[in-house]
Amino acid sequence: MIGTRQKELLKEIVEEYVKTARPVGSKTLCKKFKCSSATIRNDMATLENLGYLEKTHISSGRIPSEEGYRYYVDNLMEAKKISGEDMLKLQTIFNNKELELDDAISKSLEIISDITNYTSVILGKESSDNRLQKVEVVPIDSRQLIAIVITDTGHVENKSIVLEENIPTEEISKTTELLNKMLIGTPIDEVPSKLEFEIKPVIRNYIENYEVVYNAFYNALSNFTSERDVKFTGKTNILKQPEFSTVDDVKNIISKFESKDMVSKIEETNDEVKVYIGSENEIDDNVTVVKTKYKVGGREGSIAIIGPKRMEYERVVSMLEYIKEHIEGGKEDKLEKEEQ
Amino acid sequence: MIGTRQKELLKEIVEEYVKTARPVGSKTLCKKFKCSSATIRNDMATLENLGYLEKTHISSGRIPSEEGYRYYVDNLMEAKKISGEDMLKLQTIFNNKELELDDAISKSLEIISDITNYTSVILGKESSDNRLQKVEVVPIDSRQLIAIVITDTGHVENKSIVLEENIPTEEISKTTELLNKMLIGTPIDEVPSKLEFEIKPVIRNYIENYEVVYNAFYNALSNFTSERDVKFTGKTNILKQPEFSTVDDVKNIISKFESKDMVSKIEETNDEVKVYIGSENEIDDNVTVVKTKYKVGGREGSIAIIGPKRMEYERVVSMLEYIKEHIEGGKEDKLEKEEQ
DNA sequence: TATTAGCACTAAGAAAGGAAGAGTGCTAAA
DNA sequence: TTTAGCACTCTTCCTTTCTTAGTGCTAATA
Repeated sequence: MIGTRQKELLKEIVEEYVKTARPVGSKTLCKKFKCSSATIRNDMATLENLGYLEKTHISSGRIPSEEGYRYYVDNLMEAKKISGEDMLKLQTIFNNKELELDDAISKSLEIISDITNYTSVILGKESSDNRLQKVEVVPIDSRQLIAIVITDTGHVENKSIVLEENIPTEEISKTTELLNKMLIGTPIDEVPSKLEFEIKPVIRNYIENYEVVYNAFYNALSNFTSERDVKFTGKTNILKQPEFSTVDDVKNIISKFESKDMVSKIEETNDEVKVYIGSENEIDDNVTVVKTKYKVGGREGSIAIIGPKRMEYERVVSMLEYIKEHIEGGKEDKLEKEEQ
Repeated sequence: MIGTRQKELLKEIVEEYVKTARPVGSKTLCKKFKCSSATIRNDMATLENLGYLEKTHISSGRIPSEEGYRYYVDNLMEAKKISGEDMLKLQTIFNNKELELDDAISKSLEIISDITNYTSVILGKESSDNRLQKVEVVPIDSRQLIAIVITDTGHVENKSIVLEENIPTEEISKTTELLNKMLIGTPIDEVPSKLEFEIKPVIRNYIENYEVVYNAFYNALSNFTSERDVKFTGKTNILKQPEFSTVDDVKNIISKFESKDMVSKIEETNDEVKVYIGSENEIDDNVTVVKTKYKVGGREGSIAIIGPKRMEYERVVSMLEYIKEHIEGGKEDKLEKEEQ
């Protein structure tokens, strides 16, 4: 079992290492713990046996292992303890009620990236329970149409429709009218099934060449909402961290950032602020990812901060918690006010 | 003046250095020129005096200077000489008449990036002479509208409009109707002035609270087309080049790529394929940028290939020329066919 | 029993030296 | 104009040495 002083010691070592990026030696901690280096060394050895500390070589100081960081995050750090200075910076954003939600989120992540030198990512999309407000179809030429879909939160998306054969304009406008009649108010993720099971049977009776028309519209409307906004802030910040000191490290992490499945690895399903240290995340063993999900006012998505494992956990977690609370809480206040 | 053998020599040195990335020594070129290393050395010294060659240190072989590359590009390389293999790869794309223009361009740049290991960028936008086809306005709530603008080439853009005070629905739809009547067929870059000088005076007579409405619409419609598509292919490719062998080099070039004004530095105003070597380009002294402008079928923009100064100039220039010719020529053929 | 002093030991990192190799410039001869 | 020859220069790689910051272990101490 881990003793009280040992816990304190682990906490101190993590924080010291986070600050300096150098292995922590026993002497450094003497004053703090008012005991000799030998005592510290004994405790360090215990913590190493428990798997919380590592050495870079046989006679080096200690650095936290992945388990060490994990223990720190779970048991030692004081989350929710956002510093006054950090809070102040974020407050200026959330006090500005003019700001749109998306802008507020990106501005606050810009601040985090700026003051921490980590990389942050916002992954956003339309909430899947937003409802379809209007379908508009504009002809471009005899075979090409543009379908525009608008949701009740004001999100607009458009798709080009290519018809396999010429269809009279009236057929198109009849279909559009029908779609509007039957689809308005439908949550967008239910649109495909409603098309298939409710609209298709009806269209069949109204429209001459219904298969061509139906297929074209189905393709356009069912792939809606597949696109996601992704915004990186400070993509190169993480390169400033001393852990990326060799060319290969840098190339490696950059190519991970650029890779196609990066986006899917940012998504967070959990509702709290979660910390994924090293091998716990799918991006790279050398980084820590702090993520959370948000959902408010027709928008939902994930926010992630990516930094070295040697990360200022307390700071990042507490700032992310603060942001999450304020975008979800704060913006609901705002919506209520507007409704009055 | 530069003699014939010296030209040959410079050409050979550029090409050898491009291939190997190591300074070229006099011995290497003996067989090729059927003379002794001393002769080569004399000529090299001349070329160095003329500013076309450099040494990395006093007893090293020679590498081309920026002027050397420039001379090579202007006088020595055989452009238009695309290799059969490269041509074949590009042909498969341009023969595929199914492909949309944008896709054809990005596919061909993917190929270039793949086979050369350089980075390519496409900067595209709607042509400024495209014409407005339709304006649609959808209300979201009492104060918020979505304006959707469609051009004759099927490009759609939308902007949210926030009204400063409540405006009756009829006023909005009257305005929309008016806009459609007066703006259809207007080239999009003429929309702002037409709003100001033709629409504003008319609106004044029809609409109660015309200033609020006019301002809201003006903001929405005049900032249209400001957004540009940017697509990088192989952003990390250039890191594979041996010139980026130190961490600082890599970090430096990456941060240039990420910087905000990168996009503006890609734009090419010249109609030919142009080569910007080292300090000639604004991105970074250590890279060469090969750029060209294209304009076809409602789209226009620039294409750029970014690689080390030690670039396969002949290959890149000839491939880019081939692509430019084919997207502009080829797609016009296609358009004509479709019109028949 | 927990702490401490002392000491032998280890690895990293920086500095210095040396040898090999690739290439040059210059001189003088062909 | 070309070439052979030679002294010279730098880079690169390898080895050695020294310093330093740290360790583990043992034995003494509170």
